Amino acid sequence: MNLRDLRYLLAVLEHGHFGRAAEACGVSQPTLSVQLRKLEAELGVALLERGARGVSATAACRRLLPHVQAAVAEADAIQAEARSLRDPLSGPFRLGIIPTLAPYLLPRVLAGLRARLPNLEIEPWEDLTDSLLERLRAHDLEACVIATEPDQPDLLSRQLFAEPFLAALPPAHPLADCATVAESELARDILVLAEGHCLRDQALAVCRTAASQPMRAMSLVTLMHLVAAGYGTTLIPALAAAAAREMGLVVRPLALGALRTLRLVWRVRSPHRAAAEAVAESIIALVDREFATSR
Amino acid sequence: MNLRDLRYLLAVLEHGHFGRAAEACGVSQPTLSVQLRKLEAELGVALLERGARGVSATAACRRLLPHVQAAVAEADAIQAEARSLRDPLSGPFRLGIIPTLAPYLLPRVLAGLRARLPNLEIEPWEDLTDSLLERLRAHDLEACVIATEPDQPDLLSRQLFAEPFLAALPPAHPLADCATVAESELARDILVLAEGHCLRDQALAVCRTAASQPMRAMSLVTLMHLVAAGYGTTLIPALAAAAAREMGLVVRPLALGALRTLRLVWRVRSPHRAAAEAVAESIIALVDREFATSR
DNA sequence: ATGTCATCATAGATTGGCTCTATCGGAGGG
DNA sequence: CCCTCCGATAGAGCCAATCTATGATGACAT
Repeated sequence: MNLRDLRYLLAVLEHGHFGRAAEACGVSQPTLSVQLRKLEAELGVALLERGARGVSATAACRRLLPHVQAAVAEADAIQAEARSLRDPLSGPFRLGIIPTLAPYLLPRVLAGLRARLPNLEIEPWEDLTDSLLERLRAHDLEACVIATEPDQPDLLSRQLFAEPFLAALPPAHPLADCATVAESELARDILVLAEGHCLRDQALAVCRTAASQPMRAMSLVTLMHLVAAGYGTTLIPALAAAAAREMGLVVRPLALGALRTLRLVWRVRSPHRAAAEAVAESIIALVDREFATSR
Repeated sequence: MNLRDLRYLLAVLEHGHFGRAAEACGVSQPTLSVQLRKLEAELGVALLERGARGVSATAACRRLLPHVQAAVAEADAIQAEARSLRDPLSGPFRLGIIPTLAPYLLPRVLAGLRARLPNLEIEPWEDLTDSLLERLRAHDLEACVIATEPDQPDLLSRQLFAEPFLAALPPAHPLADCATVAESELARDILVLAEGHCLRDQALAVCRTAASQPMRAMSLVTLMHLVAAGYGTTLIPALAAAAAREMGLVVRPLALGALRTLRLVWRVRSPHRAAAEAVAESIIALVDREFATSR
């Protein structure tokens, strides 16, 4: 069976006339005669009642008609949808982002991304680095933003910006009065995120210490609440500084100015690389220059 | 655009592999390569991401997929409907049956069904009620026999026969000497099937008790073996009585005579409704009247 | 009645595209 | 670094859709 023949059938039913239907289809009248006879033979059912004065549908044809129309309509829908997807910078784009970045980066860039890439439907997906890379390789994400450098050869990445780490302290903390905080001082009572967060490893590396606290904070917000409640100090990425200050924390630069580098990662042969690169460029352009050293 | 190419696309997506998809379609691998490249060119959209280890759908493809599936499904519906218009009582007929009924009902009726409906190619499919109904609605089955009443408005059903429940006991059991077994007595050490079997729920309801045993019996045969080995008693449907006796069990009627009602279920607008009704009539006529109260 | 018109069916030639076999090229894995 | 797997490409062959030209049939009018 062929979509073309189904269209022929619909045309003949619509016009009630082989000749005019053929004209509407842009083919000759014998073509319709032959093809529709073949269709009837293939289905084993008479579809058309050929009268001397025009053509009408048989009862069987009326029974099939809804499916015929639906099939043709779906085919048309495929073409219509494809037309709107033809632009490489359009269509759904599932973007993974690590949890220590997502809530602070997305509000700053989402509106701008929509403005710059109006046909790209960005669907953010928040998860830990390993899960993101797994999903990326399983084609469940088109790209993701992470703070480490993926060394898999099937992935490409583009540096977005560098984000300094800052010390977050309770106001009453002795270090709160210093203009900058020494990493070794911060290490004394630092609280870090649960395993799996790259920020955990990076914070411990910056402070050259190991985790000791018994708690298991799954989000930066939790961690900052703990600090605000006086349970210790922590190290936050710069984009989270505003949120930390709003929670009453004191935020100070680190003495040695450690930072993390955010990258956009995608599959090396992804058909969405053009969109990924456009997303990367847009994010670079949109992120506040206050702290960010782009590229 | 061509329905055939859409089927090729679905096959490649399903198998994730051009070679195997080609085999499934009955064509050569280059055919799929060429045709799908053409389809992509025609739509102006990359549909497949060809990796070294298999093929997957692009985001655009995922967007188009529902329409592709719908178009192919409608084409199949046309053929199915045409076939049923040609001869409603012919063609493949996938018949789902619950596991507590299939091995006892099928031997009694299959030959008779073939004799009464020689052009209907009945393909039995055994599964739990929920899976059967799911498959029925997904057009993977034409009808199914279950022991509960489906309340979905897109399904129709026809009562087949009522099947009494019977107590199955080890010969040495105290209740084995009674002419009838009281449900409350049976409840004391009743063994029931695993979750998902409607017979499990019905047995527990009949005995007004809750399951307590640690074992997880996936078939009536297993259950009867356990009873034969003296682990307890159980409740079986009447058609399984002969099998139970052959395993050395004692079978007794229940005091209150509980029973289950078997029904044939099909989709309300199925092109196979005539065949389904003929199957129902035939089963009713064929089932042994010994215990069955046919409508 | 019979010619005429309208309409669909048929015949034979042509063309285009689908499919095949054979082979290439590239990417991973050992 | 070689080997294997898998998709892409090339070129030939064949089938089917289409065209033009013509036939067949029934309605209608004179």
